Amino acid sequence: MIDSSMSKTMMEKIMSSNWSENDELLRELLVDESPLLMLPHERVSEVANLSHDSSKDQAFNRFISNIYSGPTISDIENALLVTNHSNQFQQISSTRVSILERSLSKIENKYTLKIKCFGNGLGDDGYRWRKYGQKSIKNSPNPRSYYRCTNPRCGAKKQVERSNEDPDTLIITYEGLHLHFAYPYFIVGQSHQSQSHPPMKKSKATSSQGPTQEHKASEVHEGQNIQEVHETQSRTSLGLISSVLLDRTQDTVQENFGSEGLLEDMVPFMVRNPTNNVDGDDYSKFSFSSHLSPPASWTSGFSTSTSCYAVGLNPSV
DNA sequence: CGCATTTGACCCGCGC
DNA sequence: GCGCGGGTCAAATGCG
Repeated sequence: MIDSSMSKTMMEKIMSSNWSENDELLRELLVDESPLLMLPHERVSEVANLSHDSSKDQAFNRFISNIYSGPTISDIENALLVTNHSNQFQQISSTRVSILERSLSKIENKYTLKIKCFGNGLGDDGYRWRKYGQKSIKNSPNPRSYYRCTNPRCGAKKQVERSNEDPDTLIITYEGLHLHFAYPYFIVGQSHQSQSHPPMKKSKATSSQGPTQEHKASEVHEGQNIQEVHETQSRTSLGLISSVLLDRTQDTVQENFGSEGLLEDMVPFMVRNPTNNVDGDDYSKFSFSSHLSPPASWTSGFSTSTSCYAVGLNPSV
């Protein structure tokens, strides 16, 4: 509600404002504690390096339009199928990826990640979330945890629960305007190579580990170094994003097996096991679905699929 | 001490 | 109108 109105407002502002405002808003979107983005060079240059205002506006509007229209199924599929970024990703190639359904709500987009986590595998998408609630689910011994993006400007939320039928399956639903849902437009399977990098990571990676309790088992934890990047970037112009942010992102790529924050990287994050959990018996497989209908499966002993929705990504607005 | 998490209360929509 | 269940709030608690 707040999410949808906020994002809607932002989109309207973006779409109707002039270039400098666009620049500002996009910069905020990109920088303000948002997941690190790996902007393809051509896209960045398309947006940032055009000399004529009209061209800028055109490129920018196309850019923003893509962002706010949300990922298409093919985007999701492509993102999920990216497996060649690094060694860690190679193990992902053995996972099975499937799109269970392909429909997008007119009002809300819903994205669900289902992760088969054997052993103590946890879903870790590399983002920073704050838990704001937990509820026990009817007909299920497993509680559902509610998380919100720590960025106050970001409307993204997610829910994490363990499948009722299969305790090895984590069901993670993403909701809200977040660059989570823009990544397909920022990245095209491009892995930036970088060598050594400053140890800028101040990870809080173990915030909710140790599934000794029932609800703990369904939690994910995230640790990353957004903060410093955020601070570094907060005063940059759009043009600088392409250079500085990309550089920073490259560092993070190395540290976290991917560009961290982009779907195609996030999914492997979700699938990969924590570092203390990398023996051969632990592996994961996952599926991703988007649903049209409200999450009815949540309310009545859901079986296999749940829904996640992206409030505020209403393409029809 | 500051921040994140926990957890019961509260709100709201929906079905009967 | 009422009860139920999902989602959110916020004070209490825990932890680094």
